[in-house]
Amino acid sequence: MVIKEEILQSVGAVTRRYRPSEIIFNEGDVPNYYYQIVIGDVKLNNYNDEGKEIIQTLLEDGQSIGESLLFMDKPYPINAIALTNCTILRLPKTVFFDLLKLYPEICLDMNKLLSQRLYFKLIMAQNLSSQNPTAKLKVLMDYLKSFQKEQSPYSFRIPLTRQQMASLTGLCVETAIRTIKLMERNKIVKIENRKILY
DNA sequence: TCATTAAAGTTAT
DNA sequence: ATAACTTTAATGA
Repeated sequence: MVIKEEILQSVGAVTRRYRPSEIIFNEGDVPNYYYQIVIGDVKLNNYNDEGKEIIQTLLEDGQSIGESLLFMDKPYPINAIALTNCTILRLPKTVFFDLLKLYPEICLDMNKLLSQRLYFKLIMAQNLSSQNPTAKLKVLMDYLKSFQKEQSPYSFRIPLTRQQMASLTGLCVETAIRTIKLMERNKIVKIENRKILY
């Protein structure tokens, strides 16, 4: 969790609920709030030239949404959409900055978070250009698995649909599916009733 | 080699 | 029931 919920609530953060596929903010909106997920999954996406969805990031419980834009004077370059039922805390930008000034620790945590976002982007950028599908999917899965305690083979059930994996790596679903099958044959992953174990 | 299209089966809501 | 996801196959860049 980025900022303790009690702190957010004590300075007036408002709890909002979202249904699956409900929009939290849109590309082009002006960032006026700090958002933090209490419960639920959120995706940040946009759409390329003609229609294909590109998922930029998937976020879950405790993470903040689009926080990097609060530090700049630019509209959001992405949409934020709830994937599940979400409970989200929302705090006006000005109060968010007051918090940063008041608590050095929150400031530090925010730096850590931004660094982590940047790291993910660096890894994925390298991934998007060049590389074969197997390598792309492997980089994604390695990243996801890196947060797990258990590191033994096939211990990690990928919490994404093939659709989402494709949208994160710039592949089409069919290629993602074929590649995952290939990886199964090569003992890189196991598949148990459609779930990918890595 | 991978994307695209189409068609059909499966799962989730 | 309907939408979303998964899978296979054919075709084209």
